[in-house]
Amino acid sequence: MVAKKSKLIEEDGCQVKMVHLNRVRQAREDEPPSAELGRLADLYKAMGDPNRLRILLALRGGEMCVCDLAALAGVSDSAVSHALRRLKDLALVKNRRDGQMLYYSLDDHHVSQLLAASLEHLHH
Amino acid sequence: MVAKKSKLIEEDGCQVKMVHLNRVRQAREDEPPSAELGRLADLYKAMGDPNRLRILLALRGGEMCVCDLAALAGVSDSAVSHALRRLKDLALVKNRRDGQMLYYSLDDHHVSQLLAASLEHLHH
DNA sequence: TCCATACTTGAACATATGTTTATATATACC
DNA sequence: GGTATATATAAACATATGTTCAAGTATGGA
Repeated sequence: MVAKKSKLIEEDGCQVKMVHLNRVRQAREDEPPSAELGRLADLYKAMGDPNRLRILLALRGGEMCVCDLAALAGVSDSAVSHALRRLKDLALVKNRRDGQMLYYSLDDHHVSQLLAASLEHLHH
Repeated sequence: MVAKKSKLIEEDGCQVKMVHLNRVRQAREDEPPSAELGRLADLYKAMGDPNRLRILLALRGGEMCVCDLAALAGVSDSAVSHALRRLKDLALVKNRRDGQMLYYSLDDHHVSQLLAASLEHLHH
């Protein structure tokens, strides 16, 4: 790094303070498209709720029905159903009907791999 | 899966509806300790904000100072500073002072690996 | 010592979020 | 058909969250 003083740069009609112009340019180029960044943020946000995360972790061991997940998490069926809908919208889980019950499971292997990677990170 | 009818089980003084008792038991055994689950949720929650995520992704390319990150994300220095503090508390980033400026960078390799794994997940 | 720069911090405020409650749907069984 | 079970959904509410604004700290230079 060389620059020592910030410069005011004209951007989108307003002045922006910036020190390392080239570094910022590079970061902008390397940045994923904004839609992708948004989807990634949504993914993390969904996993950032303890109950939803508990559900995902539990499903690593195989499919479970709604009321079992409710019993596991210690919350109402309704709360779990809301959580599952969100996870399903993000393609983190899928379900299968058997009679009156819906069995939920992780949508694909990537999800459990992601969880495994994160748990490993926790253990430094 | 065999069970077809739910049973009311006494738990912690209240009745819980549950179908597959053994499956729930197994999920409970496999569950990480609650403190760890909480930390993991906090980690995801922190990464679930578009601006904080943008910062983390940008830092994959090397250290950056606060005002450059502000310019990149298009928010105020203050907002970035708040974001960075949170990321620092979670040991996702660290900083180094050089004169008046603080240069932030990813705390260790695990962080960029985690981001890489997630981006890969997005591309199915 | 005084001022400018780079960044941090705390309070305030508007928005987002998760859970509850009540109602609705879908399937099974009689 | 009628009732019970399993789950879904919508509105409402209380809490959590992120940004802004204003003031504070730290470093560097005149």
